[in-house]
Amino acid sequence: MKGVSIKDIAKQAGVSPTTVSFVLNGKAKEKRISEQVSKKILKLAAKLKYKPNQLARGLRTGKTKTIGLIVEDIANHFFANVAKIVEEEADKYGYKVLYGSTEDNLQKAKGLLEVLEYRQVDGYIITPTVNLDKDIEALKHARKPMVLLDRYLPNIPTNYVMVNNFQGAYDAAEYLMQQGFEKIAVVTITSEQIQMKERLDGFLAAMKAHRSGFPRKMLKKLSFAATKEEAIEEIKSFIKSIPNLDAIFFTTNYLGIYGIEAVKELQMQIGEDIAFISFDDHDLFRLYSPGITCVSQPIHDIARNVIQVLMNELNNNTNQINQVVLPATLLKRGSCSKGTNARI
Amino acid sequence: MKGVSIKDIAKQAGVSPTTVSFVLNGKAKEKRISEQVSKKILKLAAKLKYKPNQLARGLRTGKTKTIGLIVEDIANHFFANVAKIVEEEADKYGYKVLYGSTEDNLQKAKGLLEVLEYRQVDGYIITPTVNLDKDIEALKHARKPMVLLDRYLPNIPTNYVMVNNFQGAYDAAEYLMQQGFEKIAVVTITSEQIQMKERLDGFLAAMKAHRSGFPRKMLKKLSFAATKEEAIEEIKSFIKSIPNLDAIFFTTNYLGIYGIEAVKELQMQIGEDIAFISFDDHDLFRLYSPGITCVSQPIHDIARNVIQVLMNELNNNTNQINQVVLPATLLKRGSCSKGTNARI
DNA sequence: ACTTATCGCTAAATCGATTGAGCAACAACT
DNA sequence: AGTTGTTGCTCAATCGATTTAGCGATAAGT
Repeated sequence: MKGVSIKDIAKQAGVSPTTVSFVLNGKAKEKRISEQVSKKILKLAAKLKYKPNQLARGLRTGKTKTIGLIVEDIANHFFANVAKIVEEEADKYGYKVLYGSTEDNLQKAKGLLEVLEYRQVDGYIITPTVNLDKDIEALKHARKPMVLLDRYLPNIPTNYVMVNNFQGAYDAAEYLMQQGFEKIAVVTITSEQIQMKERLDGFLAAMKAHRSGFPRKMLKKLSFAATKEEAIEEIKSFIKSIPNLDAIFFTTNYLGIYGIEAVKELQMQIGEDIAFISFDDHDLFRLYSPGITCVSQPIHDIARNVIQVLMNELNNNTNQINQVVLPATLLKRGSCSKGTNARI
Repeated sequence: MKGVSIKDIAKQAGVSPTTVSFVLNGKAKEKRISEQVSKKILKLAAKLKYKPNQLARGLRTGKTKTIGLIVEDIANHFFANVAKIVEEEADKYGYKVLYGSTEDNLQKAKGLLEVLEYRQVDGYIITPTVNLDKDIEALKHARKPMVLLDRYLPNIPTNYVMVNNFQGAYDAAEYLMQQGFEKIAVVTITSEQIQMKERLDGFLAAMKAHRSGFPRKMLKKLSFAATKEEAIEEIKSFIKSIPNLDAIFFTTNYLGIYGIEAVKELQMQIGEDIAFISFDDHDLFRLYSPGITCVSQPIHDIARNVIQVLMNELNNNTNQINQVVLPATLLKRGSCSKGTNARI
């Protein structure tokens, strides 16, 4: 029940707790503890299976060896995968992860930040919601180690790791045009999330680079708060509202999934009646018939970089800012073949 | 940087830290602290935004208000969704969640348990791997609040929350027979996970109830450790090895996903050439053409029950054991319609 | 012989909250 | 007056590890 403490070891070794602490923290040399005593202590610690009490240590040192992970939705394919690798990588450095989902809700995000501060996490990995600026600023001001994930706040220079959203969307749009599609629509969300904005910008930039312009009516913005059913209905009427629509781009995975449902309900065939690209990959996109072309994010790289940057902050408290932008990859699948029967 | 401590409040209020502690813990009445002093302290605490230091509190009380969540794979649709709701529900009780994935690897599971003990979590939610019995037994012996998730250990009476795997699989098999399929195969994993065994048992029981028996060659066991590619190849040759195969059941979602890939690579059409059912639901199953019939687990209920049971343990330390078995639902989709063109 | 240095280790304070024991002041009662 | 009770609060120990300051003993230097 009760654990073995440093005192128990001290008593059995016939030395003081101080000495035990020095030895167990690898400061034997530095503190000039004799070999004999060192060995005796190490042996005893192993024998008694001593595990330092993290609370006591944390109380004294102010470090909890815990990091907070705030994502938009841990159940989302992208974030769940990031969370998995973040946990694995953090573990290598002796850190554990506390997580929470914001649902893109500012209040939830604030709540999570508060709880994590309260819990004295050593560092933060944050997928910021819109308007979280002040809170992030406060963290930054308090010099808390922190990395933003998936998106950043344009007005606040911080560490972040994300994908090149502009380029990813640009490539997608360009590809659609190369494939010969004429009427290309885009579906995004109303929320002012920067990564969504950049995806839209990338898309529009490609359109403008190759076409005379992009009519506003080819752009649909859905509210994040809408229910799944509402969203699907909106997408359906959007699609119906555009005569001769032949391609459509969705700026994130859950929109793409809604999009598939909408198209299906409209009795249209992806790859035949309409070309289809979504940002983010998903099992569904890979295995759908035809496969759904997507802009894939390098999830492993993202997660590893996040931990790398955070550990860097945690250890060397340099003032240097790390902003990592990784390339997104266009995975070409059947959904964008023109006119032919794309089912493979 | 440094937080407001109970001493700061005490000093400003002109009372002792003890008094402040009593008031802030709602023991003002019990400890007969006057109204005036109480109010003054509460006001000050609010004004100074006092946040009790969890480490100090934990060190003294032995409670961390943290629970450990061990799943097989946090990136898996089922576990990711459970994790999300577990976090939300735990939050309502003031608990935070530390998580980790076992990958169904005994050593990883042991490692996670060790770290969580070390971190002094108050309670455990565990998806046990095979052979984790001793460690679970030890936790139980130490009277640690604990709930098993998704599966249980037959030799150890503990709390658990899971779905009725036998019934779910039974229903699936029975449904396939009712639909008129003759040659029905099943794919599961070699691992001795109890929930997998029960799914297989349920399947076999239904077969035996309606048929003369079940030939061993219609059953395929895949190693959990196999790579995705290997698994798909094995499924392909399994399918090819059975002449006139007309239906197939997969005992878990990732197997079902492999199965879809395998069938696709064999140029067969689900719902036309072969009927298809998988345990667990997934976006892919819902949206595939045709929709994949599946045995769906009530994820919300599972997660809520898990927290309920755990909180019960945490608060009243009764010796009562809670074993919750929730019904699984067969979601009928196009993948099992016989002979007709099932694409919708 | 006397100062200074080095070695090997320890005492005690500290982190912040909790809690059992107990104290001063006054009231009530015999 | 003396005992007992009540009220309203405080003292000080405690949880377990870390860390600063420093002590006694021996060795080295002058």
